[in-house]
Amino acid sequence: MNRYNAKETEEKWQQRWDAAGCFAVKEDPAREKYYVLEMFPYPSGKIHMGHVRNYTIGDVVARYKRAKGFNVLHPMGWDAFGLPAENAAMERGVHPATWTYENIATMRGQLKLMGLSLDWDREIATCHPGYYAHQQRLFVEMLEKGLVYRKESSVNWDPVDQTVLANEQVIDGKGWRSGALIERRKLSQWFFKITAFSDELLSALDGLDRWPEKVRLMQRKWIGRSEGATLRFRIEGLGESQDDRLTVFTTRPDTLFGASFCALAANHPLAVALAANDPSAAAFVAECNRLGTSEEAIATAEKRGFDTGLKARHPFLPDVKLPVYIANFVLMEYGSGAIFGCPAHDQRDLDFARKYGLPVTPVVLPPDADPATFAIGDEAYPGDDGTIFNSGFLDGLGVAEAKRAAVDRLAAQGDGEGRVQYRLRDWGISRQRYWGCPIPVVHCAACGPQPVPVAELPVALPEDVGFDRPGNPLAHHPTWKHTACPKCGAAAERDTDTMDTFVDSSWYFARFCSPRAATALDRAAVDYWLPVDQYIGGIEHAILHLLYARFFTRALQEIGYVGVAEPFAGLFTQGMVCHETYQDAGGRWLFPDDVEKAADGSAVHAETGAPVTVGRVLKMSKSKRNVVDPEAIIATYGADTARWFMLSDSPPERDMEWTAAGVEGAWRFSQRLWRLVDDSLPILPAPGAPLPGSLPDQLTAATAELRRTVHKTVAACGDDLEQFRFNRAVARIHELANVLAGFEADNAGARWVLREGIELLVRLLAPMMPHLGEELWERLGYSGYLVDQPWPNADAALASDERAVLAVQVNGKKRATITLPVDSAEDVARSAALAEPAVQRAMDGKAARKVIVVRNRIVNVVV
RNA sequence: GCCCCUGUGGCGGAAUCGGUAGACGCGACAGACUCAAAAUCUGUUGCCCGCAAGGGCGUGCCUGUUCGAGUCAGGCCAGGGGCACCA
Repeated sequence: MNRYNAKETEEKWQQRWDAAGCFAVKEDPAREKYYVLEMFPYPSGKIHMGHVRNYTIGDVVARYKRAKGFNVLHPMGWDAFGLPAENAAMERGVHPATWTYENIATMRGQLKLMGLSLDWDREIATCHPGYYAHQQRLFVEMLEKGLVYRKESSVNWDPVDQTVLANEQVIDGKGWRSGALIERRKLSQWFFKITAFSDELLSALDGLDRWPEKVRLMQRKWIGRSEGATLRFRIEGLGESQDDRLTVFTTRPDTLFGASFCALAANHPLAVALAANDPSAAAFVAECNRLGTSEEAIATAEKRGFDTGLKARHPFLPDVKLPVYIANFVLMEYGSGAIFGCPAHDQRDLDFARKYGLPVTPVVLPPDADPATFAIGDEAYPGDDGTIFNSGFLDGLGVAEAKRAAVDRLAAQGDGEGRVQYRLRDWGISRQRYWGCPIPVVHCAACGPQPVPVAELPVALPEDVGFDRPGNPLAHHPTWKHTACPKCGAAAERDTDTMDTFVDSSWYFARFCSPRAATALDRAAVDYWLPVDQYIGGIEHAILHLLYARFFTRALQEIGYVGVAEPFAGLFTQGMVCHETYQDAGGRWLFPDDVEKAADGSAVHAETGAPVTVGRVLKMSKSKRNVVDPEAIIATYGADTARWFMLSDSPPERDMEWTAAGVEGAWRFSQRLWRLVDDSLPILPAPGAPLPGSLPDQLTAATAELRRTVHKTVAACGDDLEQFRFNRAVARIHELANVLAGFEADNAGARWVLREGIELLVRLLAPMMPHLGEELWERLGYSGYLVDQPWPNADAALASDERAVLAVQVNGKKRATITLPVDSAEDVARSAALAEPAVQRAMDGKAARKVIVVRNRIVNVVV
């Protein structure tokens, strides 16, 4: 028997699509565009199943939209700068560029095996000077616009590797590579002014209605808008020359009468000044700085303070003087780095007040509480429901009114004003790394930091660098950093930092519109293609990448490069690919390939026969070895099978489990489809043959029924693909294939309808199993590409039912079903239902009190 | 601690508006073909009682709304995720 040879066939069609340039696109104002983009991969070495899922989903969308007549842009590139390349350089002595480009070559080859409908002519790699030169130009222009600035900030410094680490790279206060104790260090760094767009980035989320609510929520929280007030306390006890005003931010100006202390962050300027003259203050500040920045360290640290001896005058109560502490729980990065504490209405302040014996005065009376007896025990009352008391002119007001009244009074006194505070902080992009985009700035002793003139861009990475000593190779390079100041011509040094790689991925989607343009972006091209209509990737980028890209697009808009503020009109976040885990008796993780599973679920080592513990289903990861190599799967079963399994069963937004049985199932189905066409071919009419003149006469009930199923499936399948319900589309195609395979075409009309059904099935299949689709299309006698076939339209008249099956309930319990002509009148349904013996039995001789009829669905008899 | 999401057969999941729960697939079982196996095909497959006809139960748990609840409301429980001295 003939069998489908996936390997040969897939290769054949990939070559033909390539030769015909099927997926190369250009701007065409006459046609509606659709831009599909999957998050571009980091060239880590080989593609993994997560990539396969991501790019399968994207490819289905791209092919479907293409069939729907859109001018589809579907590009691919490489997020090619980053730390792993430098690690490879250190471990294996291979140059980061070599390592990266070799990986790109490997992975490009693997992606091509998947048969993705990509316009490969637009391929870009962020590590290529042809990309990062433009990024440097954008940096310079943003610098000129004031969207980039330089400031001192404290960073995680690894003293062994001599580099700055991201928060994620600090584990238990130690560097993830070196294991060295991380220090807080002040460094001058470049920052993107993302906070200039805080409000816009927040409010525009409301308009992103094709984004998952979850991602929008996470971004809202991350931006963290809170309304409150700044107020200024007069400080007593300071030296003559010092500013005697302490600015604090609060969201609860209504509780000001309950204030019992002020607290400063350890690195607040005032705290630093005090520490300079007071050894015990200095010791406390140093201790706070040593405290790790990890979440655990913060959560478990005891609230501690150092009494500075200073006093803050209460703005509303001239006689009240609040002690000023330096406290370990106040953050310099948020608000003004100083707070007032109201212990009765903030748990943290309460803990602090109890520890240091400070007064606790309730000022918000919860509803139903008695003002004479209400007291705070171990728990603060942080609620905003209640009435203000013990608060002078605020007494009797609700919390909201009291906030307003307090702010008004502060403003009138010149002691404060209403203020909106964001959690979002500016984006520090300086990295002490080699394998990144050099920051195009020259530091001159006389002129300060100067942008590199545009004509001199790119500032190219030197190739002759060594990785044999810790620290930044760019800083160690003998000559690279030495240059002349662009302004005064004196000897000066280049900035040896490179940009955070998130910068690279903040505008690549725009570069894809005109990947070879001499400028960063060709305005006509971006105006045509942007925004990305459908962006697809992992939820792990919900905040950083997606927020940075949104910021960057706004910045590009401001400097005139693009006409849109939002880069991604639609976002889809796919789930992870998981697999069972296996461990041997010694606890060592085993690859699925090394494990043989028995029917009862137990497993043994394939070679040794030693027992293997089958563990939980977890995200595929190298460390747990629960990985399956996509290339091996494609080599065995073909890309279509891998794609089909990826789309079956689990909805795309959910995590899925990769199983050998599942792949086998997908493989069997592809063979089944092939057989369906192969077996039917001898009896099918010629392609494009007209409907037999006598068709209506030959339409037996079974043929009409088949036709109905076919057209229903076409309609439903399109809906499913529109809504990313690929698993349902897969199920419907299964159903249709089952029906077609079981159909006895015993006359000319039936054979014509069978061909129609098979052809439509193949066209529905095309976005998901494109190679098999093309092969079947060719076998059905067509010479053009299936890829060029439009998406089929269902004939609504043919898809409509003639009869409806209604459930009949008695008191809500199903007792029978009745089949009626579709849209039968209520009384017809009622009498048919009441005539059912099972219904009669259930009614037990009682009369129907009420009969509810829902057209084409149900009859409920109430007795 | 706060916020969000998810709980449906042995498993992945389906059920558009509150209207026949379990589509489709996997697995399992039985049968056909075969010397045998693989492949393929056919049938069965939520649980319980029953030879059967039939009946009862059933969408994490408890209440409620409704003629009718997987779906809506309130209260719990479990799992997953995000944020977290944010003033």
